[in-house]
Amino acid sequence: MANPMYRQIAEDLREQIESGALPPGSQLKTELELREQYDASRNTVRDAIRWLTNLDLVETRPGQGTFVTEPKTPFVTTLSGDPLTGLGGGEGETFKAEVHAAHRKAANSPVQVEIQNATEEVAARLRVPKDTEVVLRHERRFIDGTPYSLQTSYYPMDLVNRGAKDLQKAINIKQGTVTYLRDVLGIKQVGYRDWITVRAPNAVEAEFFKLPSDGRVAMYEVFRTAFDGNQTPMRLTVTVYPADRNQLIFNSGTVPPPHNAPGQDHTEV
Amino acid sequence: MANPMYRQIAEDLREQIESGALPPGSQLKTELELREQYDASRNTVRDAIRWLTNLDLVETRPGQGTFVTEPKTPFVTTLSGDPLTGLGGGEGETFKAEVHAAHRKAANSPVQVEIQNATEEVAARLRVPKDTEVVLRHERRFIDGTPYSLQTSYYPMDLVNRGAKDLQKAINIKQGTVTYLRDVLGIKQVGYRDWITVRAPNAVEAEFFKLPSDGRVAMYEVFRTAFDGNQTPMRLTVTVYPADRNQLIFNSGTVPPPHNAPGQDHTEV
DNA sequence: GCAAATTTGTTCGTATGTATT
DNA sequence: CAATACATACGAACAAATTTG
Repeated sequence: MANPMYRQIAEDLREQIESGALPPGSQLKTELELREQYDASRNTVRDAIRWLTNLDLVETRPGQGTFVTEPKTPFVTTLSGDPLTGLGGGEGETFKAEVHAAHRKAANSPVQVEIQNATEEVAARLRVPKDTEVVLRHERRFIDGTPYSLQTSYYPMDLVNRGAKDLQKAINIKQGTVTYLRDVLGIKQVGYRDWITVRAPNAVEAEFFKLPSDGRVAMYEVFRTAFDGNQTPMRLTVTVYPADRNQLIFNSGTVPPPHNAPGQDHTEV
Repeated sequence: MANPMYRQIAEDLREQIESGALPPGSQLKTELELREQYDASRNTVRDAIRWLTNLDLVETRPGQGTFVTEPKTPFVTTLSGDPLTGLGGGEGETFKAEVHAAHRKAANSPVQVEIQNATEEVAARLRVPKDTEVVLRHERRFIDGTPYSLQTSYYPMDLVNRGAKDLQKAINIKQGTVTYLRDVLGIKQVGYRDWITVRAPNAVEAEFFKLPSDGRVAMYEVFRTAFDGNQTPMRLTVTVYPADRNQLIFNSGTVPPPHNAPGQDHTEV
């Protein structure tokens, strides 16, 4: 047996999908029909379909059938922005601007504020001792009604105690927190680092983004540490994006606005 | 049935793994033992293990058993670099510098050169007509003997015709192609855009990186388009990194060198 | 080096549950 | 409510990879 039968069936179906014989959205034959067609057992056919499912080529719907996956329209977030005066890409108002420029509809949940003790990870990135009090500002973002990202910013509680009271109010800070902190405390953001990882979604994320709970769809996790003039972290912003509907851009030096790649939807900040 | 039995078994094992009762690298009970323990069939136990496998919590080795996944030491590539005089991060000699600074051993395959007609994707990003001749320069990269990334750069054939003959020689261009193109043709790179996507590995990549062929491990794909003074693309560099062993950093503005996050291995360019 | 034992991988058949039309 | 289609679960047999004696 060179290749197991379920792989051969999967390859055959895959070719039909990639050749266009089975276009996106179309329905595959039922398991029983495929069982006849390939002279295999139903379990073997299901193994083949599971293989294709893991490759994200098809999706099964109980009671309905198996369908060729329809590619999602990716949204492209430009992470590079003005490090000094404003926010980097993907944050606050720049998110809405970027989405509207792509002729799509942006929405976000009300800001949700919490006070917590820093986890080891947050403490390390903010360079404060573990369990230091931090203010969390959490937001959920949607494009055309579909959830696209989750963002949580962490600020040392110290900033609030020194006068930045609005940080712990559950209100949108219109001018942006960067401008707010400069105006109130004279703290200037001089730069930021974006640290990108990819991992499986946790249960909360799978639920919110309506992802299959088996971790098939990966998440980008972007840790943005922003620094003030003393090269001290002034905040940490963690954003998670499902990789099946998001792409990221970072510009360096002088670059023209991008052409849209085929089938992609994008605009610059 | 609130939750299927295989999920309950999976959750039970998952807790043991996450609590540390089953540490990384340790071996799970065999399928037959688990079948006894949970009073289920072997197939149901296998469904549970498959679930954990998809979450990348365990891996199975035929003839040996099932083992708790050992986390890989991620390598962190800093993609932001000097957009003007040198290369961006992750390219050419900066790759070696970055790896050595992390006290690890870098290696790369000899450069492999080809001439092809641009695919639709390459043509769009280089802003040339489809099927325009382009020179490919391809390299494989290793850290401590493990494959970490694959990089292919595309240059319009026009550059070679205008005198940049070394581009189509299968030799390492010591000073870097950016410096070479400036010296020979006076073409200056003034910036670049990095466009990041995440996707399943193709067959070649799965083979090279020794990834499971079911697309469980995602790949970063970074499209770097570099621009000259006329804001015209002068090259396209496509790099793919397996997401299980790579992380990416972009700096914006003035930022200090990073502290190492827990369990991570990193140094700045 | 080889044979046996162990462990996971593949394939089949069957029955029943759950979601959707 | 019935029909259809995928999901879960059991049992069994043999194949392939690896380790052990």
